[in-house]
Amino acid sequence: MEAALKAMSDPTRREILQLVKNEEMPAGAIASNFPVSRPAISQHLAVLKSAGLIDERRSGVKRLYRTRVEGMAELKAFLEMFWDVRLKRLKAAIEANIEKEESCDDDVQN
Amino acid sequence: MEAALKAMSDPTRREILQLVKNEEMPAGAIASNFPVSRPAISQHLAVLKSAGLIDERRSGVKRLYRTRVEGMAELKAFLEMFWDVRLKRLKAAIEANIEKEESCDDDVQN
DNA sequence: CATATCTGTAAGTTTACACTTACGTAAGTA
DNA sequence: TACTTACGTAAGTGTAAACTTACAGATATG
Repeated sequence: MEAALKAMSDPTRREILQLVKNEEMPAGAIASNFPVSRPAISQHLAVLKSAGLIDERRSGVKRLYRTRVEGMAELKAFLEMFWDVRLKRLKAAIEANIEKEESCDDDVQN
Repeated sequence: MEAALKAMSDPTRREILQLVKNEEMPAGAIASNFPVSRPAISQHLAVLKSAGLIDERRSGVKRLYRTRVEGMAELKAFLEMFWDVRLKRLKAAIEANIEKEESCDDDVQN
């Protein structure tokens, strides 16, 4: 996850991920969408690949890249953990309120 | 999202987020959980706060911190976008298969 | 008021990273 | 074989970031 997070923390790399999320694309075509040099994009692709965020496939002299969702799974799970905490708190708060209402029937405020 | 991602890309900061996800905690107590110096943690807390990932509340001489889930919402949405793409592809593949089966009833391979 | 506690801020250092230009390499083509 | 195409890799540079120690500020306490 460390690697995926660091890879995604760069805006150019996030744009690359979005660019090749639907269709695979050769490195040169990817680079033509950005203001930086082609080697810079090549380096970004290497970072994304080693983080498991893209797949590389060779076709003749070209190298085709495509986003790899599985590389984001761990990060997604990490994030969802925090929402779980929130849900549990909400549940506990509701249950506490029910108990309050069972014991005495005042308190209709939000 | 840029700030949230950069903030979360540091392992110490991710641990802080997990540490205070359930309960608020004073800066010193947070720092005592890590091998680095207290000022280092103070700096990490500042990064997390400016990224919107924690809330700060002052109580006397102490400052209490707690994880703020809303700061992760944009990143979560960004990630989910990629799964949406996948679902759409799956849906398209299934529909294409149905059409194929309608026209001719061979091809039962996966 | 003097002092201890809890914490952020300043200054300086080392390491990591994004970028550039120049070069190397493997697959097609005349 | 010589040349072009489509790349990655090496080397060097400037900037950002994470850490340290030293110091400053605000709140409680005697």
